[in-house]
Amino acid sequence: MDNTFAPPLKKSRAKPAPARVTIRTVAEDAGVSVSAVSKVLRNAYGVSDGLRARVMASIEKLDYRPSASARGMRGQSYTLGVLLTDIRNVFFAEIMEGINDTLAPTPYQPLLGVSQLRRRVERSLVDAIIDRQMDGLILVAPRMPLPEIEDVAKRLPTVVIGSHPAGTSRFDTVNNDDILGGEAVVDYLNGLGLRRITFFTLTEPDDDDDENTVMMHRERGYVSAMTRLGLDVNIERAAHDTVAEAARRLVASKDRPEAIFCWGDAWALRVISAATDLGVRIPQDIRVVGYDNNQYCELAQNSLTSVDQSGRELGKQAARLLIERIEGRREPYHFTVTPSLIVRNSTGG
Amino acid sequence: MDNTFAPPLKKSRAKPAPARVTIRTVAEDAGVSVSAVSKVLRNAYGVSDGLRARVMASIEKLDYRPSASARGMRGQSYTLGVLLTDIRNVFFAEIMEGINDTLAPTPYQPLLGVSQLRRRVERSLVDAIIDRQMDGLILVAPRMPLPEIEDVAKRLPTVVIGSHPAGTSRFDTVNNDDILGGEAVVDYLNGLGLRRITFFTLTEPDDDDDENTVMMHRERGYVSAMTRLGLDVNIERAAHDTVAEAARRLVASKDRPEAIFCWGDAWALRVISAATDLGVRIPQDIRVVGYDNNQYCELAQNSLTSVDQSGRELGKQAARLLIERIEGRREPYHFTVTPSLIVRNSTGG
DNA sequence: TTGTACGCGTTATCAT
DNA sequence: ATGATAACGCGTACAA
Repeated sequence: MDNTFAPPLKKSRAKPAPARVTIRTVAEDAGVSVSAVSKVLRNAYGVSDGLRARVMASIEKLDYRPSASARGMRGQSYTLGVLLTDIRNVFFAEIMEGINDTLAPTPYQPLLGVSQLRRRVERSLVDAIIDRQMDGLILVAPRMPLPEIEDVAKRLPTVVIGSHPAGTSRFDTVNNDDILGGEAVVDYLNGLGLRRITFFTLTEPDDDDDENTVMMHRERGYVSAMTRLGLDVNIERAAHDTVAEAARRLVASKDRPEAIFCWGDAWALRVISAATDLGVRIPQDIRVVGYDNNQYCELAQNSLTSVDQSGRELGKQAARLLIERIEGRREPYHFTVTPSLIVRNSTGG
Repeated sequence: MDNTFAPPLKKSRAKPAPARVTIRTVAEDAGVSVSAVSKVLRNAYGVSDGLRARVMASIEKLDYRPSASARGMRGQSYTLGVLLTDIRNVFFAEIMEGINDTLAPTPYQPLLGVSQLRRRVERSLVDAIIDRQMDGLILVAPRMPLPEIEDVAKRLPTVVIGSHPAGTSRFDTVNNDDILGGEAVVDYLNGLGLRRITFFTLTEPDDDDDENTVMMHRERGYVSAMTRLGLDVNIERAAHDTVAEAARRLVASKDRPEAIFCWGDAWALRVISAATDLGVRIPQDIRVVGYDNNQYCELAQNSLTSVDQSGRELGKQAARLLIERIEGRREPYHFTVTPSLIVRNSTGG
């Protein structure tokens, strides 16, 4: 549904009218003009030290805070939208921490919207962010088609994390090299003498042959390495709500693969669960590899070999690029980190 | 740092001035007055069907969207702040989903701030939310002292999830009965014939003898049941960044307890990790219990017995209560769900 | 260096 | 039923 428009309020909130402290209150208290206060607030030129001191004192004393709404109307709102598509994915938490790190010493406040993997929600969230005059937007692993992202980027500075849109120039991207990561996993497993390696990934919705997702790039890396090594490509797909069953089937099957390379850690943990449940030993009977190296990989009961990409670093870079864009940069920048394989017991490491 | 005030922009963003569609544009296009459009937007009284239809058509045609900033200046911003203290805690993701569920068919948009367990950040986030004229606030497991929360609640409608402030009346709360949950765990373990049960929880900062946290209530439940059963109380404390070591020490110790009851699932998973690593068998050598019943509990490698409280339900109720408050309710409401123990293999279940 | 006045997009009051 | 208009708090020309 469209949340844009408002129903009437049954009862209007009681307003005790506590005489809000505005820029005017401060000006009067400090005995100066409003514009003087405004200048102090924005570190603009043309304010004497004495004046500045007086104003600051009044601000402190009155506990004045500028209204973001009013600011938003005139120009910047000092708010940045972050669109998280899947808050259950703990890897995204690290990204968020990186964003917070970079933004902490700036006047920009990041605010999150959560779309729960729902395309419709994703779109309406972007609208909500635009409606709120936010100064910029960070998209984390968006499911929106490229043209739509470009539309959005036309309206406000945008940085995308975790998507590989080919040849776009309207926004910045921050990624790890998912193709390289996919290849690295296959090469490593093959180095262990393994040949029957299955890639376990997400089924895309029919209407969505999206080549830009990280899943797809990891898959491409897998396919490319397997092909190069002369091995048979084997890809197993499942939807989000059927991962457990699919993992079980995969592990229990007669011609069980020697190794399962999962598009992400969450899926790998499900595979470990299925194996544990069925009494299939890891790594003796089957090896499991994940991607993202999230916080659960190192728990001994998982001890999951995974591809590390520093989420924190991705978040930091995204925030940095976004601020650059807000401050006027127009040329696109695409930041890439090189992933590294972290070997643990799930592959005998 | 205080992020309230702004530094000057090095370069001002180029403004191609794409002639923004405002309420006025719509009014002109539809051939009516601005107030007419406004009324249509707010479903206010005094609009004929014909006028409404014309206005709606224009809105559609022009793809008009109201400016949240402008709305915020006059009254409601239709934005609700959600303050998450720990985005790594996957249980909170469920709460968020519940909030989204309830809010989806309303015009209110939830936006998250993440404080990463840092008190200072928590406070400045609340300020940021107030500055942005948000209509309401949901605090999830806040670390702020009660008086501060009450201060905040004076400024905007507030609902708190996951905290048990005694005898407060300025805001609503939504919780499960943590004391009951704590007792239930002890009773269950004792019913298994166990007597040496340790509670593994968070060290509070010195200045923070906060009786309101969920940890503390779970602890009280533990203590009360242990005492009632005539068993020795044994509490182990650790800080967030030393959980792994503490868990290891606990599991490796000579007088290892028969069972470890952890304040939350994340800690229980660490205990399982330590046990796995040290070759201590679960549940034969030691039993482990968590709290929250998060999504990782049911993975076979964890198979963690845990206390279930539906995060989704908590989120739904919180959102519902908040809207009621925004619409005028003044009497406080305290919602409580009864937790239930989910028995799994970590206790031999 | 300081002050005045206007506009940003919306809501709400008051006429018509 | 409809429309004119005064706020809301801030930024910014422009005037002093």
